[in-house]
Amino acid sequence: MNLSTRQSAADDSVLGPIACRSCDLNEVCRLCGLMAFDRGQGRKAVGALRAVRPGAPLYRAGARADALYAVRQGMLKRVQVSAEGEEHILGVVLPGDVVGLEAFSMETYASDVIAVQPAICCELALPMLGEEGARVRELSAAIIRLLSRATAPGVDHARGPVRARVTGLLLALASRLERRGLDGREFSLGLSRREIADLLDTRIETVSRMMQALHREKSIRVRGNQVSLLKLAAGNEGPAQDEAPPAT
Amino acid sequence: MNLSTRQSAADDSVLGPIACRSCDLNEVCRLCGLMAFDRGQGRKAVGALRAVRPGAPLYRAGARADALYAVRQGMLKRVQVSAEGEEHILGVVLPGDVVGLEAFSMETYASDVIAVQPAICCELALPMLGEEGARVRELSAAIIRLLSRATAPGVDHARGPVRARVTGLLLALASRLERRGLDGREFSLGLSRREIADLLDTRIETVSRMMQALHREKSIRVRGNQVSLLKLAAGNEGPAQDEAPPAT
DNA sequence: CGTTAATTTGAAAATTTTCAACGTGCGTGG
DNA sequence: CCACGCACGTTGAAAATTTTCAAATTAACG
Repeated sequence: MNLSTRQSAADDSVLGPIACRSCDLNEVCRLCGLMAFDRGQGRKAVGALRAVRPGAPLYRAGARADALYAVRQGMLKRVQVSAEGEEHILGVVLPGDVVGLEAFSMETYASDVIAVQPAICCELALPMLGEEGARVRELSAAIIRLLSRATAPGVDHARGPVRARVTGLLLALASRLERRGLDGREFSLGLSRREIADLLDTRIETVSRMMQALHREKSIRVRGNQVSLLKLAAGNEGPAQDEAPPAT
Repeated sequence: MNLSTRQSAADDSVLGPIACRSCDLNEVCRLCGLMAFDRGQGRKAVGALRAVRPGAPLYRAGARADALYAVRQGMLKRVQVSAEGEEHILGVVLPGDVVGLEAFSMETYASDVIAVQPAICCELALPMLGEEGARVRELSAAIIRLLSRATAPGVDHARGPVRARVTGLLLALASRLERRGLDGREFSLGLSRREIADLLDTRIETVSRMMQALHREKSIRVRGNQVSLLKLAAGNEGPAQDEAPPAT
């Protein structure tokens, strides 16, 4: 089966695949002599491709951390499982994102990364990076740039009233998708209501109500996990509307 | 005046100085041939020392980013000024912390860093790092480790009811101070109520009330900006108290 | 000292959580 | 094939928390 198969137009359409060109790992990959998919979809020597099916982990917290992963297709979630067994969603991982950056400083991964859509990830083994680093002078610098960019505070940080946090999440996802050349106007949330609530530090019922409210006022369209952004903007004032202007 | 002057026992006692040994930048410094303060307080070739007085910036967002800074003494805040002129507190910078990591990937700094206590910072010029990097093989690896650690999500992320966010902040500060060999049981908040409220995504009045509540129930002691942690623990249940248990 | 900024406090309004119930979709087993 | 159980999402209404608005105190500073 062809990796570059176009996504179906159906509801469960999977994100990507994206072009290597728009991947955070691109520069590092190039310097390692790993290039793929860009011209004529002719694949050369890519590290390794990992297909991860929904619900399955790309890796788990505590597992030996010896590789980075760049997401080429699909969607995953980063999950922190606390000592008491409660799981917290740390964020969503989209095509072009790189996970496993802690591998450079820790023996083991710090969180689970689990697919929420069929995902395909490029694996970059650390030992290989080490070898190449000894050869290619520029490689260290590229890795340093990658990490330096990753230290920037994520846009996901929930702030303000729940309504703003929900719209903020949706707009952040849309923005991230478009940055990768994907469609940010319509996509699947991937996360369940429970997980969204956790991510936004609120309750499942509140998320549900807020999404329904946005739906009712036609800012978004919600059908299950699929959302379309209709007239959603950052400063969306919101619920100030007299729905029924009844002349008597 | 002697840099290793001990802090006075007064209210405004300044944090640190800490030992180079417990600084995040230590490994990088050593590989650059910069060592100071550790044995016999004999200072060798340190990059440069920057003294920053309260209210003054170590650097500003938009300024040319050509140096890292490690905090040796005092306390600073990272401040993001939005396009609309509203300022948001991103976090507190304590002795041993390193700021300016975005310098590796951006032309200019991404946020202001402003002292809230008299601070002394070690400056590490990027050009110098570049030169040394060409010589010392291990240096790149050390920088990569530094950055990789910095990608770990900060403990500061406010979650749950305000009470938990306040105690979480206090405990996080205490924990970070102790990690550096400083006193985590009593310290100055550095930030104003307004800034704390901003950091915790709540209102100034709510922060005030919560701190007073914690004070009243003797979990902490608050005197202005100085706080002492008395019996504050992570799972501090809190306000569930029937003040009057009448035995009728 | 007088004045201004920062913090605290009170009380009503608004938001969010909690508790409960209901509906739907889906897989299992009768 | 259909009933059942179950996870998930939605909805309603009361309780709790948080915000807002106002005012009183306190701290800071020239």
